[in-house]
Amino acid sequence: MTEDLLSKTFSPSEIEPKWYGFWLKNGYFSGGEHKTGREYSIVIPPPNVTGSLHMGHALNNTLQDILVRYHRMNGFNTLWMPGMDHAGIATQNVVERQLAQEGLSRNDLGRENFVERVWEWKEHSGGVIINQLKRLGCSCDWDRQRFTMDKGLSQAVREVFVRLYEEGLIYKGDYIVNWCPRCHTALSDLEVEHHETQGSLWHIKYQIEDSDEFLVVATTRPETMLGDTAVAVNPSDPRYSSFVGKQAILPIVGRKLKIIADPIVAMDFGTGALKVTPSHDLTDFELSVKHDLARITIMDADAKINEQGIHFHGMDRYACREQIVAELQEKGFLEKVTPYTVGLGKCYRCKEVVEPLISKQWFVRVEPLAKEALAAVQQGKTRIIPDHWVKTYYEWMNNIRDWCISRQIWWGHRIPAWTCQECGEIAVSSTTPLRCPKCDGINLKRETDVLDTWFSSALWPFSTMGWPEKTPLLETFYPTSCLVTGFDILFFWVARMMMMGIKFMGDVPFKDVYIHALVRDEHGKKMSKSLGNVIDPLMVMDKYGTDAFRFTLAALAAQGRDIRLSENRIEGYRNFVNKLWNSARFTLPHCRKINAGAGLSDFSDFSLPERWLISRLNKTIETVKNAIESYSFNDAAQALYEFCWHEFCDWGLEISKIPLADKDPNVSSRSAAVLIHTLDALLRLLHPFIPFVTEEIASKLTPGVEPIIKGPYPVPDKSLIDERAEDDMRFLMALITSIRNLRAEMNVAPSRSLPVVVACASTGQIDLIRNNLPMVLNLGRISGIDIYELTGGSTPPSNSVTAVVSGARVYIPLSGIIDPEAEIERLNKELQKIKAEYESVEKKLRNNDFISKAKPEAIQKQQNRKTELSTKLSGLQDALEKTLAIKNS
RNA sequence: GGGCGGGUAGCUCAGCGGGAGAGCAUCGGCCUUACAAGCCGAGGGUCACAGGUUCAAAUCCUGUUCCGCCUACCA
Repeated sequence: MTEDLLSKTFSPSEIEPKWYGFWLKNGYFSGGEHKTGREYSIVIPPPNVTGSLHMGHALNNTLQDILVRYHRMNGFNTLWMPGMDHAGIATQNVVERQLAQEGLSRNDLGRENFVERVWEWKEHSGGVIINQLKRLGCSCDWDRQRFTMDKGLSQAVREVFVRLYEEGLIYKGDYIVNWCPRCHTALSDLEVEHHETQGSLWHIKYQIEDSDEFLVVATTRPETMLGDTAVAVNPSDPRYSSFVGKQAILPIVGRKLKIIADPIVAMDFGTGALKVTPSHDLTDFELSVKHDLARITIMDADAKINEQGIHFHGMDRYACREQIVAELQEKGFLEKVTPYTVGLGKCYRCKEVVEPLISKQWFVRVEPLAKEALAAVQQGKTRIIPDHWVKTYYEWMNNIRDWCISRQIWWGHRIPAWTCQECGEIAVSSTTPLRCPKCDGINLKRETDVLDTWFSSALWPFSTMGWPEKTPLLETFYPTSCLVTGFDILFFWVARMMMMGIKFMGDVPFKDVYIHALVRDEHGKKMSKSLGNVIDPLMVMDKYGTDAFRFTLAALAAQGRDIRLSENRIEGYRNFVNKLWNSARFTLPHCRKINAGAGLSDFSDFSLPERWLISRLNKTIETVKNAIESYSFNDAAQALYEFCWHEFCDWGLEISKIPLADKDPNVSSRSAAVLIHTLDALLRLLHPFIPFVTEEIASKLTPGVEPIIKGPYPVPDKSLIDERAEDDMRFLMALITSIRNLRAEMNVAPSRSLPVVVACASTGQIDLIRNNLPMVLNLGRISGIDIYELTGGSTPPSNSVTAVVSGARVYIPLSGIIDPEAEIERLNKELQKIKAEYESVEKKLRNNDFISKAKPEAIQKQQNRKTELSTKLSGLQDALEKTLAIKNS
């Protein structure tokens, strides 16, 4: 056989690149462009061009690859569309940092040169993650790889923008937005992270005009008082009702502020009086709309106080706060300061504290789009799995706010809008307009803002397939079958793809959305409980192999739970891969026993263990199929682990050693055929999870046959499920286990072969043992077995240890070896356990309510248990009495 | 403030109405010619707490408590 399979341990690094290259070269990853009626497609959640593989990616893409390989093997025309997004802010930050090292800013370069520079960066350093995904074994259709800044995708972005604008679903307006003073751009609500921070609540006295009375307001941001234009109280607050309509005087500044009443003001918070700063607070902005209040902006784009800020002009917002508090104090306007925890909004990219600021921005009016996206899920056009996310999705869709899509950066899709310098008309067009559509002027100035990266990501499921062209690819693969993603981008991405897909394709972008857990790690977040250390997927793959890593992720991917990855676990699955490898080392040499291509159907009269193994295999196939199709990756992995190790290897292979050595070629080749059939099926079942090692083994097992990546995937055959064989094997296995158990308990070395006596409860048991004698002898490591029927009147051997299995009594004569004292103790312990169990069953069956109300199957089960336990009990009792007699003799 | 998820063996986690499970760790015995990354055995849990529903609850309901996450205009 093949020499390279002789190595005792599996070496992943030698075969992984070989097979990946082979698959790639032969084009197995590409989807066909003509519809077959059995299509399966997935679009990858595009990683950032700046990104590198972390555990989240590894999990996400492993699961996708499992689905894709599974369906491909099942004969589906399969497409896994890969690509990256341009990550506007993140990428710009990376390149700006580079420039800073050269002592340059982006403004030194100018827009065009800067963008050029970003492209250069992208070509040389961007997208390292793509090779890492290949390393992970991802079977993406790489020839179709897309990038959100591609020509085609950019065209799609323009087209969508123009159409939404023409329908009035995109508008430009002055509005308060989240402004990052460091990135110098607006952020959408979703891009702001809230962190609890210790702050203070300053109570400031605002004097009522023409009186000695004061209205005390409480604020966490005293510096914003420079922009106050009103004070608000709750209309039903008796403390302040007399003030409503009057004027308050803004301390230090001296401006007169209208005192208004609005129910939004919480009476029980702070003093119940709210200072209103429309230009620097979202709620206040909304109040200003409602009550027609003036808006005074007091900060610039750097969050420094502007010329509206009297003598604070030019100060940083925090310096200003200190100064203003000091001045209030000094002048007697500060009533008190109390400690207070505030939820500070920070930029998700750079963690700078976000400043609410009024500016001209572009927005998508999402409500009409959201309605459709909501309905699609309600109507079941798209399923969200696990379904508890449905509620979250509804919640968000129902409370959705307009989406700020303009960003004041240079890297991204520049908004296709031009303002006429003559008449002020705004022209929005997918092609560059030469003249103003209104006044025909030629002096048009293009919008400088670019679009939120998520705007282009929202189009991903169809823009990657060639939209707005009507391509065969779209025709074949849209809507996609499934989207696999983490819940952290449910709103950012999934919801928006739903809206855009329905709007522009007239159909949902995916039939299923599978939302997986998060792997704890990343920004120092605890991953292992003890240390806050991050496990690098690449390190894991180097150390344990890609297959072991993938299998670990799949095995841990239980629905609705976060994954906490431990290296121990990976090591365990590395051992599993090795176990599989070694089972192949055992099986392979037997290939030559059977004719090439011989299958199970070429044999008949299978032995009991053979029928058992095939039956178990088919049940496993069924389990795995159901598990994968319901996204229960962990169940599939577990079933495969269990079958492979504890049934195929522990029993199947061990038992086969006897028939394989049989002189009768019929017997040995039949046994070999069963093993090879099982191993082949197992490799195919496992291939989506551990593609490399399975392909390697399969190539040796059935050389010349098509690589297993092409399938077929095993299908369960109900006719091969043999319950009788499983029952019979269960008895024999229990018998063997009990023999092993007895000898271990008695500390008998495995090398010492012993005789055994079995008193069977039925002739059926006798036959079973007789017919499978070599197996029992071999696996039980016994020299001989004396079998008779329990009711036959034979006396059991004296001086023996005893166990009871399905009514059969197993004796191992150990004269001179056993210590009656120890055996009595052992039997007593066992008796205790069984007795307790028996009593609980007995109690249940004595309960009339149980008998009358429980399901018949449940009652039957308990009755079976009772008889089982009672025979075991009496067997043990007998043994105990005998041993006691020996002791006393 | 609202919502969601979780507290099961020493550790990491499955199970989610009818006999408490896995991997790792621990203990004992084995170089049994595929595998010591292995083989054969063993020990270990009032399933967070308190009530309730049910013939039956780790599993369903209610409350308490402790963690984690998401969300929100209480300044």
